[in-house]
Amino acid sequence: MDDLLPAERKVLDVLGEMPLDFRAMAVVSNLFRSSTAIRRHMESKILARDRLSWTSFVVLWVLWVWGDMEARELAAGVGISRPTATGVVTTLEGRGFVRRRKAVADGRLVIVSLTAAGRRKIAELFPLFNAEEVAVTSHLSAADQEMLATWLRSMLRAVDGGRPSRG
Amino acid sequence: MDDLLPAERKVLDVLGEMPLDFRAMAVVSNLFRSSTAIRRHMESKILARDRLSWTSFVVLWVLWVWGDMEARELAAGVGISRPTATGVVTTLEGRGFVRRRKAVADGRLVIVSLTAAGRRKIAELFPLFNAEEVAVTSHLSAADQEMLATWLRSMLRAVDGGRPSRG
DNA sequence: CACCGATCGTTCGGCTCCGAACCGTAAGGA
DNA sequence: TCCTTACGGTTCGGAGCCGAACGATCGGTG
Repeated sequence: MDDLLPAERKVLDVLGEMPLDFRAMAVVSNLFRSSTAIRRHMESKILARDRLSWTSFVVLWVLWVWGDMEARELAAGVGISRPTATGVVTTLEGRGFVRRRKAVADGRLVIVSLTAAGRRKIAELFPLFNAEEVAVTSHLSAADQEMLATWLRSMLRAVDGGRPSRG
Repeated sequence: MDDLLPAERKVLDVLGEMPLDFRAMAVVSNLFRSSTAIRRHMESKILARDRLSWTSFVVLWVLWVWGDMEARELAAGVGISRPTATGVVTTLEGRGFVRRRKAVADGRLVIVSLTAAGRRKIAELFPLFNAEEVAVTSHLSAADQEMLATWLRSMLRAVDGGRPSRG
C-alpha cells in the first residue's frame, strides 16, 4: 500500500514490531487529522471574514434549521457541552446574532433564538459554506461520498451509544 | 436511505428545496461530528486519568516515533500551529514529560525531547490507546477500514495542498 | 562590516472546550 | 407545607486553538 502519508511509513518503521493494530490507528488518526484540516480550511476560507468560528457557525445553522431551541437541546444538537454552549451563545449574543430568553413554563430553561441579523448572516453564508464542502469532497464519486458518510455515521454510533444528536 | 441521523432528516425537511449538495454536507458534517465524538471518547476513557489532552498525547507520541524534533517540525507533525505547539509543550514541560533546549547550530531553533518520564508514559499509554482505537473501529471489516482510511487521506490531501504532515 | 529581509519561537488577545461546583427552579413524597 | 432530590444554566479553573505582532537570530548582498 503506497497511499500512506510519510508519517504513517515512519510509524511502521519505528513501531512495526509492536503488537498494534495499524489499521485501526490509520482510521482514527486520519479521521482526526482530516477533520482538523477541514475545519481550519473552512474557517479560514469562508468564516474568517465574518470572524465566525466553526462552532459559532454550527450554532447559527442549527438554530436556522430547527428554530428556537432550549439551551440544553442546542448544546446536544451542536455536539458540545453545556458550559461550552453557554460561552458560544454569549459570544454570538454579543455579536447580535442570537438572543436568550427564559422559558415561561419552566424557570430553569433558557430559549435561544436567531435575531434577524443572525438569520440573514446564516442565509448568506451557508450556500458559500456548502460550495466549499463540495470543493473538498468532489474528488470522490457520489457513491463513494455516500459510503464514506455511512461509515462515518457508524463511527459516531460506535462511541455515542444512544446519545441523540441533532446538529 | 434510512441510515441518516435524525438531524439529517430534519435538514432535508427544512432545506430540501434549496440548491444545496446534501451529499457533500453529509460527508463534512459526519466527518466533524465523528471526529469530535471520538476525541472526547478517547480523552475520557484513556487519557483523563493522566490528565492528558488529545493534543498533549499526540505530541508525546510524535516525539516517541520521530525522536527529538525542532519545535516547528513538531507543530507540523502534530498538525497544530506554532503558537499552539508552544502552549502544549509548555504544559508538558510543566508536567515533566518533555524538555526544551536551544539548537547549537541555529539560535532560533528550539529542540523538544521526551524526558525519561515522558517516554515511560507514552510507552504505557499507547497500547491502551490503540486497544480503544480497535474498539471503535472493529464494527468495520478490515477491507472497509482500509478503504475508509484511504478516503480520509484523500480528504486531507484535498485541503492540505502540498503541506507535509508527520503526525 | 553593516544593513535588510526572512525565519523561528513566543506573547497577546480572543475564542473554544470541558469537568466540577454552584445557584436557582421544579417535582415528588411525607 | 416542607424537605429532599433532581434538573438547567452558569461560573470557575485550566487547557487548547490560532492570527497578528514582536524580539532574537540568521543569511545574503553591497
